Amino acid sequence: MSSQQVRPLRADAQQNYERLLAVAARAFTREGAGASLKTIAQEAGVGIGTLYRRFPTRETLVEAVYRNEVARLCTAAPALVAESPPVDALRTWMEQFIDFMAAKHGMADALRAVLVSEDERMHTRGLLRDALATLLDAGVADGVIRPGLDPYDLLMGLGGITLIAEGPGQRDLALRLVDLLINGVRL
Amino acid sequence: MSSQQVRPLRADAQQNYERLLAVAARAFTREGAGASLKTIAQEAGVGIGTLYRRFPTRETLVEAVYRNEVARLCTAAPALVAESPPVDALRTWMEQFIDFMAAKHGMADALRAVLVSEDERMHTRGLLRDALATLLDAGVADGVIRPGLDPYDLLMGLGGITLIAEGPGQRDLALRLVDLLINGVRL
DNA sequence: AACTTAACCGGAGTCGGCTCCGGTTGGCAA
DNA sequence: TTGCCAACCGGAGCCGACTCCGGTTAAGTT
Repeated sequence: MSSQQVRPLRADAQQNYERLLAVAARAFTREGAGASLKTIAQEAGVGIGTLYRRFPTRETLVEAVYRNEVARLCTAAPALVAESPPVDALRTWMEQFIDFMAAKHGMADALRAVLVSEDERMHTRGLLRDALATLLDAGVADGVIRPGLDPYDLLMGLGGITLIAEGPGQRDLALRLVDLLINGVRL
Repeated sequence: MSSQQVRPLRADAQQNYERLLAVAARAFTREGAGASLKTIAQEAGVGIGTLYRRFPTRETLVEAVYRNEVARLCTAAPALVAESPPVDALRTWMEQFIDFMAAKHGMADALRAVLVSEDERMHTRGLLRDALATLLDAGVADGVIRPGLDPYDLLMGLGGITLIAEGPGQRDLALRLVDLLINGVRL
């Protein structure tokens, strides 16, 4: 139905795209997700217009930079289920998620965009949802987690925790809130 | 201990302060909490510098504008406890909080600032915490809520829900998350 | 090789946030 | 009344976000 024209990028455009991602990754690591986009564009040797054409918002750029790392976290979910009791696996996964988000200083706004966006190009949200679905299903199968829950709700709950407790000294708070959340989904 | 010098404002400063608040209230209602501060300053007949001296960040201005309304919400907590079972009272209060936040479009950033800020001038956070403490205590007394919970945690949890689900079509999501949260604090 | 054009490029320009500091003044003391 | 100064005022100026469009070019066509 929708126009999924993916016509490969022109060679020069492809290079610019990759250079932007590489430079942005360095910049975000160095100065947090609030780094100046103009500077990133300059360092990548392109105009600011080119950056914005490729990444309409700061959040799309952040998402692109960290897409791989988030994907790795998500694909790790089945292994967790295999080696731990469901509730432990869920808690461990959520803890990793929180630590990941905290490590990328200032990433909260990007997360909000990814989670709230209607835009399905934000493929990352689907991955996260699926990871949580896996963890939930294991718990339901073991009869320790309330059935009928929408993994999307849980993802949003976790997102909320991350948004409110992303600061440096708030890891403990975040973990307490995760406990509350997990308690809420238990049977 | 701390320098609580509250020396009354000079007469002209006082007037400017009040005019800023009044104009900001109108502007926020009209265009959401993202309204141009420069415009607000102009409409209030002061320079942008004056606005910033009084309200160092956009969030402090938003907080000041809505302080009274939040306070009203908080003082309503005891009445809720008196007329409903504790868990219902808690749910009702949280629902009102969410509706209030949703009504003020774009208020989420201000909320985050109020909740996370170290700054105790953000008196509002204390009010919210106390309201939740009242609601929690009632539940603990009735033996339906887990004792030993820090109301601050619950406030942050609610704040997280508000941040992630502040959008227009997300009231249902927010309420489901509140249910999850309440479930987590139940015995 | 020459031509065509869709796709791409880049930066000038506009806008809002925020700072900084030289000029102004309310209110008190003498 | 007069003088003084702490407090206050305001906007010029800087910075970054984001838009817009005239010029450029890769890559397919003949």
